[in-house]
Amino acid sequence: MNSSTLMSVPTKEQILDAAERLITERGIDAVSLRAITAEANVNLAAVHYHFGSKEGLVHKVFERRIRPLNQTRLERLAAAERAAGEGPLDVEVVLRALIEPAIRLSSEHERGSQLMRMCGRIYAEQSAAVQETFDDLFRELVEKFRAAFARALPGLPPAEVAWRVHFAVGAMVHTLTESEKIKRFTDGACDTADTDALVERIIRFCVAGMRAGVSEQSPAAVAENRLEAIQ
Amino acid sequence: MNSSTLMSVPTKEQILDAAERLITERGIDAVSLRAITAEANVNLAAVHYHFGSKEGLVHKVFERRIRPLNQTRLERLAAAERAAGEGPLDVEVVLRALIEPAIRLSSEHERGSQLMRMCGRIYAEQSAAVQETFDDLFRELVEKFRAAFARALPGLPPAEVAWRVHFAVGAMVHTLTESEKIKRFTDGACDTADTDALVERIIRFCVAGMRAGVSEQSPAAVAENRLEAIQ
DNA sequence: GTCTATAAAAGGATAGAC
DNA sequence: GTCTATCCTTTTATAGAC
Repeated sequence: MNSSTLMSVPTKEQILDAAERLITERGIDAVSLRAITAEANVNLAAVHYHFGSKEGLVHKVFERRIRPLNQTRLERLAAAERAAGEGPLDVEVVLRALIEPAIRLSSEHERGSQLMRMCGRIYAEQSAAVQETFDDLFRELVEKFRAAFARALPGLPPAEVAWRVHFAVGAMVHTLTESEKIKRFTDGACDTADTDALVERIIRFCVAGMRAGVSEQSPAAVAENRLEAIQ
Repeated sequence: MNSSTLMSVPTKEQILDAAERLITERGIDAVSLRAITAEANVNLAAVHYHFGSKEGLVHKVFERRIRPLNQTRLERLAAAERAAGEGPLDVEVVLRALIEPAIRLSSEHERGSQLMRMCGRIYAEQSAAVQETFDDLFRELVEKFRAAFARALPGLPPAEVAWRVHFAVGAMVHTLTESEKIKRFTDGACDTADTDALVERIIRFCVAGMRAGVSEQSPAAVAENRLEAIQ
């Protein structure tokens, strides 16, 4: 109940938007509060009034995007588990619940691929403050998905499942953060613009990796996964 | 031909060692030259004498480790191509040439897992200076391996191959940089100490991902890849 | 809630003696 | 090659007027 009912955008949001934009482009340490407040057209002191410190601001920047994203993931996982009932849980469905919201959110969001890089960045940042934010935002997600993958791959030892999830997350994070690299190195032949195709590509890769050596694929699934599906 | 013949370790090496250690732990921006020279027990001005600037130092820190690493990778790839002659090139062999030296180097190197994280870090850093260093060190590697993978997977469109390499590199980089996360989240059940097992795990995952939907696996290879190989 | 002004610290870099 | 001393810039953070 503030006085901004008729204002365009509240200062707090302007700061968050500017910080998100700059941190996404340059990283946390490389962006000063002066750069953020200049970009947001607000006063330097406003940051400390609204967020207490740079650390507090950074925490909110990540939290604002990642909490709803992980909420979506958990809801999709819960829906998949309800649908499966007591029966088997499909690896691909679990993988999609984890990966698809992150990649797809970028094409729905107005700032495009920026958000994709944001979500990946927090995984790569190393400062103690960001680590705490990370643990806070991801612990529940990691535990529930690890359990789901273990259920979907009963033929594998739990440690092997955890490692494979680690590899799949690596593929996803790398895609979220470093996709301008693949564009550059392939002279534009690979682009992230076609979100649908990208989602199918990464899911296909990770499903195969998760199932490696596990003979539970039905012959139908194997056939469906063949070359005609690749463009 | 300097005067350090009888000295323990030349100043230049001490600075590089200290910088590598600290940058690995905290990242480039978070580490000051004062912290580096204190760790190395040398004078602050020595950095500018030997490397010109912080940027010059950082470049050398990465170059010192990554150039020989990539040299090893290219030699293994060349050997594989010689062995293949005019015949088909095996995806797994190419993948091993790319991934195994990076992961294995860590257990041979005295500072253990630090180097692993170093090699991955440069891929995630975003400053313009590091980007140039990256392009300088990786362009040849990327091009030769992409061509080799395309040859090993003739059934796939080149863009699809490039994407899959991107995903595999993501799994590798993530393993090099973030493996303390999996240790933490699994309460130690997953550890990076067993290098042999880790290499086999990640290779198995990536081979399956690279080959997804490609029916070129010989039945023997499929059988060999089954569950009995997983511990 | 927003602003100015300023504190207080830390950073990279360099000059010049030895 | 190495050291001390110092310059200059930038940074986060805060006090206090409005």
